[in-house]
Parts: sequence; structure tokens; C-alpha cells
Amino acid sequence: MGTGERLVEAASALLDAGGEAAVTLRAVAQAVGVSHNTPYRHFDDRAALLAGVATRDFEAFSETFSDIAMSSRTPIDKVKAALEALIIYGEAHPARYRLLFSDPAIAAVGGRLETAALATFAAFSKFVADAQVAGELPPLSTATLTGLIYAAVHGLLDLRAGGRMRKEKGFSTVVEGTSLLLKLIAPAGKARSSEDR
Amino acid sequence: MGTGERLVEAASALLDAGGEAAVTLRAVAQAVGVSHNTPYRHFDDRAALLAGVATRDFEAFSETFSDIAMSSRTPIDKVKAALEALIIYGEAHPARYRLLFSDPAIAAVGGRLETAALATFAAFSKFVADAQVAGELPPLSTATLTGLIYAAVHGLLDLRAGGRMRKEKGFSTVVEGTSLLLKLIAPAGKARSSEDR
DNA sequence: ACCTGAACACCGTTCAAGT
DNA sequence: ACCTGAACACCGTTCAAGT
Repeated sequence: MGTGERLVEAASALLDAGGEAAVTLRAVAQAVGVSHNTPYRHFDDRAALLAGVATRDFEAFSETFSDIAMSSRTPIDKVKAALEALIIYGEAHPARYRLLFSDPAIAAVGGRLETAALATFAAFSKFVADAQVAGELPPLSTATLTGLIYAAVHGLLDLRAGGRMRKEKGFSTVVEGTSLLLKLIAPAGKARSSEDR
Repeated sequence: MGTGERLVEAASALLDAGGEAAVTLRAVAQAVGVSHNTPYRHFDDRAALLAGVATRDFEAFSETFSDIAMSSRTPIDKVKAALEALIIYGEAHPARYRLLFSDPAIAAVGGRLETAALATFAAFSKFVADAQVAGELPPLSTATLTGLIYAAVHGLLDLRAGGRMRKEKGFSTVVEGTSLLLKLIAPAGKARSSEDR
């Protein structure tokens, strides 16, 4: 593994361990065992290193979503599997989740990162479209419906990551909120997922 | 206006102008015309100053929601008015919105800030409960339903503030997404808001 | 009580120099 | 090509001293 990859790996671990503030270039360099300015041999600046972390994780999502697409699940269960992957990642790695889905600087990077991010979103959009064709989701504009589902789950994850889901009891979990959403928007009288039967 | 209030005012303006990174204690102090460490005479640290900004804005929300509660709107229109106030604030002041509704450090502060935040949430929850009684929202657990609506709108606002709502076209606006959500979850065959008639 | 100037440790970033 | 040590400007925070 080259120094660049090792720096990304170390930054990723520091994000998990101490949040974004813990990812100083000096700490990253020390974790890899190089001098404090060696990162500049591999990345333009701190933002570019964080973008490297985001790109790696987005590409992992693309792979996961490809696997789901090729699986034998029903259309609505593919939607659920994709959301579940997002939720598991978001709950296990809140700082990295925010880097990918909330950080304003990351959204402006472009290049490989943007390609991977768009591929992930397009794959999810395809799951929604297929579930609509199967009559398991309402026949609205696919882009609008995809955006709403995605935003709702993102909101639940972000409120959780931001510590806003503790005091107001009954707020329940991200998984429960997502499940409720899918039930509420399901077309009346249509088939539900296999889990509900 | 005392120095403490002027510091909060200046921090608020810097948040709007340049985001959280622009709010350095030195810049805040300079804006008010005091030395760079005077903020420590009024706040424990930088986090406490930001908490002061958040408290002020939460208290403004509490007032706005009180006004809505006392207005002559129908129950579902009170829900919509509250969400609209949240959306207008979020779109006009993204950095401050994130401070109030996303920042992990702010959630842990307690005291006056927590009181104001809980009052805001409780008022919104009351609007949802009243709309349920009126048959304009489904008869689920009020806390769960409140949480889901709140999370969905928060997700739309956060994706927008994070720059995630531009490329994937069809993502539409926060207002449209919110309006779609309320339509999708409305009880079948029940009355909609006055806007739809 | 409120404010100030100097100082400390830390950080991102740059640069000349080494292999 | 890759790495290093020194340096710069900036930041949060502390402290002794002033009114």
C-alpha cells in the first residue's frame, strides 16, 4: 500500500475515533510514520485528503449497490436493502457519513468523487423506479420520490449523528422511522415487502 | 446592548457571512471593537459563544411557534406554517440552521438552550397532535409521526445546505419535497389543507 | 467588574534543502 | 520522486497586569 493510500486509511480511522476535528494533518502523518508535511506530496491540502476518504467510501457504496442490483430480491426489497446499507454505515461511522452526505466542501470537489457519488445515487434511483413499476411505490416522478425517501432517511441519520434523537422520546430509531415512512407512502391496497407477509 | 449580546450578534453575522470557520474569537472581538480575548469575560469558550447564538435563535422559534399556535389557522395549516418558518430560516441562514439542528457540540450543552430547543419541539408536536385529532394526519404515535416529519424536512434542508441538491435534477425544492410528504402521508379520503381546495 | 498585551501550544501551509 | 526541518501566519486559550 502506497503512502497516499495509507494516509487516507489513517484519516478514515481518525474520523471514526475522534470526529473531523481529530483529523489534523500532523496526526495523520504521525499515524503513518512520516513527517508532518508529507501529506502535501500526495494531496493538495487537507480538504483533498478528506475528499480521498469520501471517494473511497462512495466507491464502496457503488459496489454494495451493484451487489444489491444483481441479487434476487424483489424491487421494494432492493430499496430497503440499499437504505439498510446506508443506515448501517451512518450509524457505525457518523463522522464519515457526514463527510459524504453533509459536508459542503466535499460536494464541490468533482472528479472521481462526484462520479462515484452520482453512481450511488443513480443506482438507488433505479431501485425506486423498479419498485414503482412493480406497483410497490406510488407512480410519482421517480426523481422527486427518490429525493424525498433519500432526504427522510438522511434526516433521521443526521439528527441521530447530531445528538438530536435522545431527549424527545418516541423519536424511535432510524430503522423504525424508515420503515414507517415506507409504509405510509406505500400505494393503498398494494403488496408490501416479503417481511410484512 | 451589553458586550455579551454584541458578541453574540457579531458571531451570528459572521456565521451568515462565512460559515462556521469564519467565526473566530478574534474576528468576533474585532467586529465588536474589543481585544481578542474579551470574549472570555462573557463566555467560557468558543463553544459557549456559539451556544449563545443557538439559544437566541431557538427562543425566536419558540415565539414564532407561539404566534402560530394562537393564530386562527386550521390544525394542518399550523403544521405547515411551522414547517414553513423552519424552511425559510434554514434557507436564509444555512450555517446557523446547522448550528441549531445538526451540530453535535450544541446538542450537549443543556441549560437555557436545551429548554428553548425542547419548547420548540414540543410546540411542533402539539400541532401534529391537533392535526391528528382533526383527522388530517394519520392516527399513529404522535411522537413517532412528529419525528418522521421533522426528520424529512430536516433532511431536505441539510441536503440543500450541504450542496447535495443540485446535480441530481428532479430533486426539486425543499418546499416541494415537504408538500409532497404531507400529501403522501395524509389519510386517504380526508380533507386536505385549505390551499388544496 | 471589565478590559488589555504578552505568551503558549497547536494547526495548515510553504519552502529550501536533502536522498 | 519522495521526504525532511525550519519557518510563517493563524487560532483557542491562559495569565498577569492595568482601570
